[in-house]
Amino acid sequence: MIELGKTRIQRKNQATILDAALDVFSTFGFRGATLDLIASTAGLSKPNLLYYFPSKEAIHSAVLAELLQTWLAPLKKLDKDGDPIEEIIIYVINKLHASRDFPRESRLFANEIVQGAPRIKSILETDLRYLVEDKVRVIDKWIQQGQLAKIDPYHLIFSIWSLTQHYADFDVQVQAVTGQETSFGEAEVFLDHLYRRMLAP
Amino acid sequence: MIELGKTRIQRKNQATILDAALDVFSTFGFRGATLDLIASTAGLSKPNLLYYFPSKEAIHSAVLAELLQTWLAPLKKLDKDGDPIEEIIIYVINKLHASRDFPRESRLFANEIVQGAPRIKSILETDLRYLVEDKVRVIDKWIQQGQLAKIDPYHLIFSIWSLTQHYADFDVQVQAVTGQETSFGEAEVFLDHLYRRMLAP
DNA sequence: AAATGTTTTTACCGTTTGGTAAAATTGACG
DNA sequence: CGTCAATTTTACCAAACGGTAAAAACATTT
Repeated sequence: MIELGKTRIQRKNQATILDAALDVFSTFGFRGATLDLIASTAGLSKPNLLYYFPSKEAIHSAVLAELLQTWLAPLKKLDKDGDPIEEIIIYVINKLHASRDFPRESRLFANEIVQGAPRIKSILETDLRYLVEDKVRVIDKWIQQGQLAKIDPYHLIFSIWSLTQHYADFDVQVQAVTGQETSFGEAEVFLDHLYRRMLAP
Repeated sequence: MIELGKTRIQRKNQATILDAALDVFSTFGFRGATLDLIASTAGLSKPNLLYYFPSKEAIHSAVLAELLQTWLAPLKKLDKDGDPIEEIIIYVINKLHASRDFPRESRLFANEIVQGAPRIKSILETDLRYLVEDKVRVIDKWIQQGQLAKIDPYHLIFSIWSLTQHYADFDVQVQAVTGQETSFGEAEVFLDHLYRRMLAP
């Protein structure tokens, strides 16, 4: 999706810029981020940065495009031929690990959605929607076969997004309330209990 | 908390400004919001707006202070002498209704937390933390008395925040994926099932 | 109606911001 | 080495932004 440049310098600088932009956009949001800050984080001058990307919007789009791949991958892996409860638990844990390992991506995504998703709404309404529809059919079939409790598959998926991304997006609140570094181990135990209990037929 | 002015005009205009500011801040975040936009939303000129509040920061603080009362109220009502599961279910439903009835407040809060809570971190580390500690003790007692399943009370509370606020904060995503207006009725059924199943001793 | 206090408008100001022009520098390669 | 293209720097600009000064308009009280 990201068109990497031809030369070695281009490849290196574009990667550096996207990483710096992820840092800055995820911390300050689109409007709060400045080109100067992204440039200095990347160790470049602002005009130099604009030599690689035509505008602030273009950088933001490039970061979002990269992120969306990482972000939607776990759901794609949900296997209709696997064991229903185990498949869902695996999805939950994968998503939790994604929050732990890619918190910047999660926060940037959250920033975008909370502010009305002006730049990715169309992707949500097409790609994401079709993917979810597909998986909802799988879950519905499992329910009809009596392998899962009778729950709304859409809300099940929303609950997984919500519960796992919370540990990345609201990390500062979790830490403020517990007074400790966020324990993903505890979270894993909790979510395992929650979903096994709730999904048992 | 908000010092309302003495005169009728002051009271009216301050209320109008805070409502407009909630609109704008919750949609664009602190940095994305402009005084001009808040002023025009409130039907005032920018200098007129600054006649009532000394700065953009002051407006933001006033809105946040008002919001925090609304936002933390439901948890305070959790009654140690009530039936454990019913008390928690009531809390969940109250919080869900708060998301339905005050989505702007929820989104402004989310905006603030996702970006590291620079302006309310100290409140989270004191007021919110003590309130949660208090309720965690109550829940722990219920667990020890065998009235609830053995779960981590902190993560239980986080899960409630996460699942309920999701319907306000990520509403645009929920609507994009389902293609419909968010159904809080469905959400209520789902969350009722989830928490009864997971909390049963 | 005069006098006083309150509210609103007009006209600004300095800074920050996204972005550009063009020259200077560096790298690739025969 | 010399040449041409790729990269970086310097010096800017116009618009947007938060905020101010001061005068004009309005309300209230006596």
